[in-house]
Amino acid sequence: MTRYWLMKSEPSECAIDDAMAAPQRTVAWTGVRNYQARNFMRDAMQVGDGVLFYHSSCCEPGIAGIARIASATRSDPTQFEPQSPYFDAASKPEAPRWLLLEVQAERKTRLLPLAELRADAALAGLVLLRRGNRLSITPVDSAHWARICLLLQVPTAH
DNA sequence: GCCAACGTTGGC
DNA sequence: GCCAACGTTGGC
Repeated sequence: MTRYWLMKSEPSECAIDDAMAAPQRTVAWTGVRNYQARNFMRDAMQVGDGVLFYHSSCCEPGIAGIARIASATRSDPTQFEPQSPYFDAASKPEAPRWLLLEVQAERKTRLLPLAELRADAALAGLVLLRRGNRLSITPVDSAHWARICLLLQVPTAH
């Protein structure tokens, strides 16, 4: 079972600083609208799993912090909010299509840029780096997790 | 703004 | 179930 994940967040919506400033440093991970990512949350992600907090769609894409999964999944309320960009008219409250879980920030790190990840031979095979990858949640194996912790100079045991 | 790559939709 | 058209992601 995978124990480590990389989760993308647009810093304009929720940056690592926002997560660190939230109550209990915990944020609800709203807005996942991809079935594969949803299924990771529903079927594989467990409380306590390590998370690489990744900034995407911004001027400096890269890993910005370490977090952990802090809850099981529940219905994502934004799917039922017509004014939300994440509104899904086809989803019914009695059968919610989209889920969220809570993510607790552990620490902010230096920004580890995408280019540095790509340049590191030890990170070959990281799902994030696969050609054409767009998934907002990807698994990270323990060797890659350890390597990234080393690059960030943080303890592997988070 | 470009565009490659991928996901979703909908007609058949 | 196929697949063309369209929409989205996300780095550059």
